[in-house]
Amino acid sequence: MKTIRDVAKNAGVSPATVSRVLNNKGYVSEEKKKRIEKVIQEMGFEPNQVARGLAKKTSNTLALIVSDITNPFFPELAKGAEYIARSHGYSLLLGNTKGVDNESNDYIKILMNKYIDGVIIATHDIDSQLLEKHRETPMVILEMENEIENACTIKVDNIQGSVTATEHLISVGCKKIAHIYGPLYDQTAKERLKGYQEVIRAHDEYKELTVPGDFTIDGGISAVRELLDEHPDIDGLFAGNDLMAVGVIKELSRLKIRVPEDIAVCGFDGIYLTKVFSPEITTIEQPIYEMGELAAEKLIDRIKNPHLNSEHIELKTKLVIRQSSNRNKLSL
Amino acid sequence: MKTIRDVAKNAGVSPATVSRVLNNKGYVSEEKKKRIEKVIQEMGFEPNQVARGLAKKTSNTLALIVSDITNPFFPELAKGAEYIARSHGYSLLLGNTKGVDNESNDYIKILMNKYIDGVIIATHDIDSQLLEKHRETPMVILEMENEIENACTIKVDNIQGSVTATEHLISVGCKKIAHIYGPLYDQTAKERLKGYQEVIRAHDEYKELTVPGDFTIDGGISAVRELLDEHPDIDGLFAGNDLMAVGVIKELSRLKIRVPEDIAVCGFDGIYLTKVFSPEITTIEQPIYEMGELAAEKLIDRIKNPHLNSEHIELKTKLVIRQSSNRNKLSL
DNA sequence: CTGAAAGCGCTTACAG
DNA sequence: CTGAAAGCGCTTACAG
Repeated sequence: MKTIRDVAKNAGVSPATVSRVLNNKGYVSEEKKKRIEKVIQEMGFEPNQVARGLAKKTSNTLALIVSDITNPFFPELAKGAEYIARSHGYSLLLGNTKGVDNESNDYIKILMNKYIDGVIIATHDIDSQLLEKHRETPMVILEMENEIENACTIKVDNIQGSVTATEHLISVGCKKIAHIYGPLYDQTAKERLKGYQEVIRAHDEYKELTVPGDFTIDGGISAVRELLDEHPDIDGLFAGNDLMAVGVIKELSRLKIRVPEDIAVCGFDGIYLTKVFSPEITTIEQPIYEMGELAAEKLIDRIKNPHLNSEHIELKTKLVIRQSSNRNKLSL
Repeated sequence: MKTIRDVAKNAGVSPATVSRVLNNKGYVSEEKKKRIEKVIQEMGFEPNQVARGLAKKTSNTLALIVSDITNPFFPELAKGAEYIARSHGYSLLLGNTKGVDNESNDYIKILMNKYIDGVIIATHDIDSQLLEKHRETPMVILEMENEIENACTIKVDNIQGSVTATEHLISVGCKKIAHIYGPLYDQTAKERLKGYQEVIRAHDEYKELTVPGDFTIDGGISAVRELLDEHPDIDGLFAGNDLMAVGVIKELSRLKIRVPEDIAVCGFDGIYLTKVFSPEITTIEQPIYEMGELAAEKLIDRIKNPHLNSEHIELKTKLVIRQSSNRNKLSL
């Protein structure tokens, strides 16, 4: 490996001067600057990031902590974040918290010892005390309004999205609309439930029909069974997330209940699967890839300017109508 | 941050001695060792990985280069690799090559400058000259038999898998079996095509019916259209990968062609989607998660012992029969 | 504008 | 068995 000394020697200057042009910092005469840049070019010199890291307490790497990269929501997020990170000269470290025996506690410690410059947290199973403890680390937190100081929070307007979903089912002619909500310790689940309730309560002719789910496909399957036991006559179903919507539709198809003719279904999230599934699934789309990009951008802002205040960003969702609720030809 | 000096001071020894117990290397008297360990405990000292990295030319991090983490094959792989990496004290860096303007060239350079200890390559769009150039770096390469010296290669027996798939369709009563193959610069695509051909050629009553695809869902859709134009009477379809199988089934359902009654379909890969899709898709399952684990294990072996020879590992596939080919009740 | 020197926090021959 | 010293490759006051 070539070092900054080699460059200095070849250019007839000191390492300090080379460092100055590398970092574009401090004064260097135009002439030497040109010369040094030329030598760097010729030698194909690349500064050693580890040495630089040690000197600057920096690593030029970001971490993305997700609960489970296997959940289709996260790859898209990761892709957006990795893209931006790389464009700015950062690398992206990936961490899965799910199924980790050692507490995720260790996780952040590891990151600290590596001088990770900042972390994007996209999992709910993280101890907020822990986050509190690492308040000096630049962070952006996804889908979780948190009271962490100094952090940036990015989420979607779940209530609005869920209002839109419910109203959509009404507009499509559904008379008995049920909702499968996610685990209530999850803030998004709570908000989505709330949006559904708001709409239903605003309409006298509709009744609240809710049943709990766990945000998984299997959870969707059991929830819809439970629902049909009690209310075999529902004709609209708003699932708290897309994964459950998939489970719902699978189970309905097994039961020979037609979607959307007998029951119209709408999910939430806008994961890839909804586009791909058959029937294609109506959903409230979050800008997942963009959230990944935005998270990385905001994180990098915070790294460059550590004194930024807390910031809470709320993004818009978008109703995407697909086959699973497309009853246009049926509604009166 | 506490440093090794602080520990040394508190334990009344030199930093060198602390380092020896930290690395479990060189002689340290039992008594001092105990004492030092106690102090480390009490102080909650954790060695700074960057400083260690600089001294040892090591980073305790692995990189996983995929073409597109959004392709459902990769998250599963990544999860397995990350799990093993972490268990051994390594972190996992993620890189997507797809849609990268700067050549993936840069990618490896970056890794080198960070003292990345080893890399798992799970993409085909990587320059083999480039790999050649970095022959000193421990590498494991997935799904691509490569002539890189010193590397470990992990793949699946595609030919055998594809023989199994084709024979399965025969056993289920199909008389006209077509195959959609992937892009032939991709070794897996070539091998899978070959397996299909072997079986068909061994049976006089069957005819080879193939059409090219591109390993994407949309590719599956167009391929099946093309196929049906020319051969409307096919009753079995082996898609070169699961993503194309999904496209095929979507399109067939749109055309009101029943799966498996009219056409039985089998994919290849065993991605999560096949279990989730409706109808569930018969596939030749690769042990994806395990391949991720194995890749990380082998890589770590190579890091610890840089003089290991090339190694080519071939894993078995498994036929998983699901609804899309389940004609048991129909076959004579 | 530029260089010598000290420092980032650890590791590792080397001498004892 | 142990410590002082040099080194990993860069950065950054400091003095000039």
